[in-house]
Amino acid sequence: MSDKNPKAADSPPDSNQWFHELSDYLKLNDDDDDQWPPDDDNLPPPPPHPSLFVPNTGDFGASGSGGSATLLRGSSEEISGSENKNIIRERVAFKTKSEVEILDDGFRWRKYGKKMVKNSPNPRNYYRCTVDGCPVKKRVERDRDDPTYVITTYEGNHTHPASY
DNA sequence: CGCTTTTGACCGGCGC
DNA sequence: GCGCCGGTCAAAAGCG
Repeated sequence: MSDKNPKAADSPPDSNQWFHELSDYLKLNDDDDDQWPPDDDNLPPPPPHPSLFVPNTGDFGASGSGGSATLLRGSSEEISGSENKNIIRERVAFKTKSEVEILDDGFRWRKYGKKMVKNSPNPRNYYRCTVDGCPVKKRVERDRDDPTYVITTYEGNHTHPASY
């Protein structure tokens, strides 16, 4: 490929740290989408709603979304800005088989940015919950090896019930 | 009318 | 010190 890779695979293994590059994580487990590494340190919190990935509005039917969501990894990172305030940001990465990245998980999202990642020929979309008080952010990116797969990364907890 | 979306530019952090 | 990347915000336009 023409694109040069200034960054060879030399990234030090972050055992407990969330993978800085999502692609890195995918590369380590690109062959298994049904199984995840032993998360004995932290169990992935309740995922959004795998079943919500399908049923619903006719919009979905036309998209032909598969409906199979695979949890890549769940990590609870505690950001201690103050000694008293411990903000736990839950990160949940999902690999969903879908042709469109606009999967409706039951919440409303407003796209606030699009960026091209060097590790992927596809752009990365940044979504944020439109609900007031919902610091939840969603990152959507297409798989580099499987364009038919969409990587959805949720960050934060919804503080309000789903819109639907 | 309201809301959403799109692009660009900007900033910070980190690495070497 | 400089470069690079990622991430976010802003403004504007279009659409329902």
